[in-house]
Amino acid sequence: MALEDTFKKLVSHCKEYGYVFQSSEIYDGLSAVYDYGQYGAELKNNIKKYWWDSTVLMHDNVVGIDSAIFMHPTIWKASGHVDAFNDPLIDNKDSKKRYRADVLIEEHLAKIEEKITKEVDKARERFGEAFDEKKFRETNPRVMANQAKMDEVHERFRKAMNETNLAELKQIIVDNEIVCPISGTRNWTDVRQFNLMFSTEMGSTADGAMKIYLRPETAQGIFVNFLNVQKSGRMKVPFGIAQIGKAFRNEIVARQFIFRMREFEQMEMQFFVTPGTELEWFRHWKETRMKWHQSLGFGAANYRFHDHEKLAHYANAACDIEFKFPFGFKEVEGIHSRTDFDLKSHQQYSGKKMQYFDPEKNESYVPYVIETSIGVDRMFLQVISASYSEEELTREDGTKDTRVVLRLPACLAPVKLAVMPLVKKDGLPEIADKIVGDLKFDFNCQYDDKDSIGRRYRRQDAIGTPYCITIDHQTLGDNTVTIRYRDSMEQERVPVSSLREIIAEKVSLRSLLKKL
RNA sequence: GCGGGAGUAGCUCAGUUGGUAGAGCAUAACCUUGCCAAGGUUAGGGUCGCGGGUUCGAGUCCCGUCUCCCGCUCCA
Repeated sequence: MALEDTFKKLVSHCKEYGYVFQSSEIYDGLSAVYDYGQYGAELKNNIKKYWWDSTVLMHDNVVGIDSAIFMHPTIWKASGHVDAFNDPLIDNKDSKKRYRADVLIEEHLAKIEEKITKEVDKARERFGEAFDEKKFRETNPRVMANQAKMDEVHERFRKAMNETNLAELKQIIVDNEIVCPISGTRNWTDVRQFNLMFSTEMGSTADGAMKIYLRPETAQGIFVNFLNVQKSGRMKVPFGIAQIGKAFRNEIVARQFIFRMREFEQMEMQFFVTPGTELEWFRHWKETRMKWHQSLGFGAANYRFHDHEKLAHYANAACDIEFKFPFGFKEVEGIHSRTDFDLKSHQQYSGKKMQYFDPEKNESYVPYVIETSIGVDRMFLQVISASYSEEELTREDGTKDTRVVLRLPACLAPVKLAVMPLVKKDGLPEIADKIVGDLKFDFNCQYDDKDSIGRRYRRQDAIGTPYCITIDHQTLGDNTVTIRYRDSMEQERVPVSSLREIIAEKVSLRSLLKKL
């Protein structure tokens, strides 16, 4: 079956069985926003708990916080988001290609500069040792003309960018006859601004409202609390601060179901280290994080590292952990060596020292940071797409049969067990009721007595319930029930009294955490 | 945002040259009664994405709009 078909079926399955719904569906939906349903919410919570426990509980030197979505607007200037997330974009109507207007102009400027350099180089070759570059630049008419043009365009460009004057940016492109590299034409649309940060206003307008942004990443909430946590928690470098929370990005295109959403959730850790040791720690966290993913048992072949060659302005090393989704290998988690960029920048903008006094070195410094940042929703998609399977079975009479089963790791499954009487009489439902009443304090349980037992098993398979407890007539005599396993479909008979202990052992995170 | 495709019941889909909205599965109730879907009887559920137009009459034709899918583009 084609992978795209599998993906379509998966999306349908998520809707049909209460995992993921499109937001505001009865009003035609809202682009790239999704809601988690009754099972989706459970699965998502379980994923978050696994991450939190493995990150915070399992590491003495990592603590967790929960910072607000609203933050002081200057934070986004310090982080670089105000500049980097405000791209003026322009389309060429002939080639249908989209460009950043500022990049087009910068490239044009670079071309003029190249002309000048060529002219200068030629002259240098001609005059040899005696060549006076400064004088040449100041006297050669072609160089002077180009230089003047470049200065003029540069000045206009700088001004337009400062004022975010989009019409002027377009005019610069028109005046300089900048063409599309693909089509070679000058058939441009207007320049439009795509601000990737959502904004809102805080305070009433009468008092002079402040424009604030919905955070586009959770990391800054950790950086601005670096000193608070370090001091109040008596933390010693190296140490980490973890956080799970929502972030918002006004993506130009948001696609592929919950893979890229406008409102999404991140699980992040910023690990603060001594300058100079960051690349060592970068490698350490790369391995640790990969191990975490692979602990779920979806197969090592479905993961790979993707090292970044082009680095972001704050990083000196970066890599992604990619998972093989039905639509190809895509990023699930990013591990970045962010240097001291963020803390230093906040130090500069806030005027507060963001430094750590190292008692061993007897000196203060701005720590370097290794970031591990994973998308909860992408993790959810990883888990559910790795778990979804359509199996072909052969019945006893030799005919074919298929079943859809979510092979979720038991510790992540939304419903841990279903309890069902084999028949709806002879006191079996009452026993089942009693078992549910007892186990529901420990596990998410379901009771079901509708339809044949086989059909009930299939229903549980479809939502990924790992264990089904069946009460039959033998139970009346010896107080034993059967556990039916989702993956093998095999059954085992156990005493009712041992159920809690057996299930607890199977659905605990403990065994996964121990592997890390 | 551009180009292409699509939107009919919870899900998957049919619906002819415009003439009273359908199937399978799913759901609910009752009966049968059981260890791996598809036994019997019955029921609920759709103003055909939304808005407008043409027409005696629109799921079907035209325009607009929203949403989804694929490609381009972007992606800290």
